[in-house]
Parts: sequence; C-alpha cells; structure tokens
Amino acid sequence: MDALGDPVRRRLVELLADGERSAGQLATAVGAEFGISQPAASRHLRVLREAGVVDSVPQGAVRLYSVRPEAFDQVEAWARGIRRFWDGHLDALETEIARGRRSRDDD
Amino acid sequence: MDALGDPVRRRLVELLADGERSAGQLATAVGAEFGISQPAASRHLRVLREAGVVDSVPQGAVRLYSVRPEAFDQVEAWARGIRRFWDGHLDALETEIARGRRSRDDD
DNA sequence: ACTGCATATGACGCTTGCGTTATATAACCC
DNA sequence: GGGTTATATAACGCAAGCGTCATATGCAGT
Repeated sequence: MDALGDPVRRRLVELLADGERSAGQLATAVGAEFGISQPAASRHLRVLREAGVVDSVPQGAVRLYSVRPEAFDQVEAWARGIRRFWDGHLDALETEIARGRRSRDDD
Repeated sequence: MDALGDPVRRRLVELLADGERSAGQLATAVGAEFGISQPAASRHLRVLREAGVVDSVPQGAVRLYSVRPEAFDQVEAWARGIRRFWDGHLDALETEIARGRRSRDDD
C-alpha cells in the first residue's frame, strides 16, 4: 500500500491490469500523461517491483512487467476488513450516522 | 488512496475500524506506537478528514472520529478491478509466466 | 566488433511532507 | 472569570521522495 500512494504508480498498475507491457510502453504512456521522463518511470517501476506489486521478466532486449494479483488481494482484504469491522461495531451513535446511508455487503 | 500511503494514517484507520474514538485517544495510541506527538497525530487526522476517509464530529470538548465506509468501498473496488481485469486478460504468454517464472532481479 | 535500441542507475537539485515546539481556540469545571 | 483539558494551527528545520540529465549495461542486428 505504501507503493500505491503515488498517482503515477497507481496509473502504471492500471495499465498493467490490461495485460503485461514492456517498460518502454509504460514509460511512454505514463510519460505522456504525467509529463515525466523515462528514468522517472523506470524508478516508479522499481518501487512497484520492490514492493511486490508487479513482477518483471526480461524478454530479450525488453523487460515485461505484469501485475502480481496477490498484492491486490491484500489491498482488497484490508479495505474490506476496515469496512466490515466498522459495520460490526455500530453502536447507538454510529447507528444514527449510518441511518442515512445505504449499506451493501458482499456481492 | 493518496491519504492511505502513510503507515500512521493506515493505523489510525485501523483503530477507527473498531469504532469511533476521540482525537485524544487516537493521538495517544498512535503516539505510543510510532513515537510521535499530539500535533503530528492531529495533522494526520486532518489529512484523512480532507481526503474523505474519516469523519469527525465535535462532541462537547472532544472530537469524535469515525471511518467513512464509502472510502473503503472505493479502495476495495479499485483493487478488485485491477485483479479482475488482470485475470480476464490472461493469455498464453502470461499464463506461462504466471505458472513458472519467478524473477529475482531486485539487484 | 560496432551501432543502436531498451532499460536501469548515478548524481544532484528542488519540492513535499513529516516531525517538533510553542501557541491559539474552545469547552468544561471551580 | 480563571484555570484546566482537548484539539487544532503556526512557524520552522530536516529528511525523503521525485524530478532532471548524463551515463552504464545488455541485447540484437549488421
């Protein structure tokens, strides 16, 4: 989650959700959207890699990046945990707050 | 998500998952765990508040903080989106990578 | 081997953001 | 009102992170 606190890195991950891409493709895309250079993109990819968010495989002269789904399972589980725990601990005051909103459990 | 990129803030949110707490309780807890002062905690709470992650209500002399569940619905949906999209886009090459390849290229 | 492309790293400046201490604001209690 | 408690803000120093350009490394094609 630390690694996902940056908009560029979140965008990189979104791009990778569509399937694996080379470092160059990613650098170009993110570079166009955020106006940053290739080294900057490379560094973001390094952070994601070291955080275990993405995986990279050298493919000839190119390096292919891909999403590591476990990382997002973790994020999802954490977020849901907060939510579910909160739901479970509704007391009088919190109930009052919750009255006005729609509560929908799992899908 | 930007606001959740900090461990102190994530911890605050976890504490709030258990139910609402006063700023003082939170400051004490987080202060003990991370060794930071009351103003520092207050600032983190402000960031969370401005990001729409938590809600705060003055309760007499105390200010009660609580989790805003919609924020975590959003996080959860985002994470799941990445995962689901990724799953849907597995093709031959990616499957091969996912099956066997382990890349140990951090340095 | 040399050239060229793809990617990563080094060195460095600047901005951001976190931390601290000191102080303001506001409610409570006497 | 005066004092105490709870929380937020102000001012400021310092460290971390992100950006840049220049350069290294490694693979491919000739």
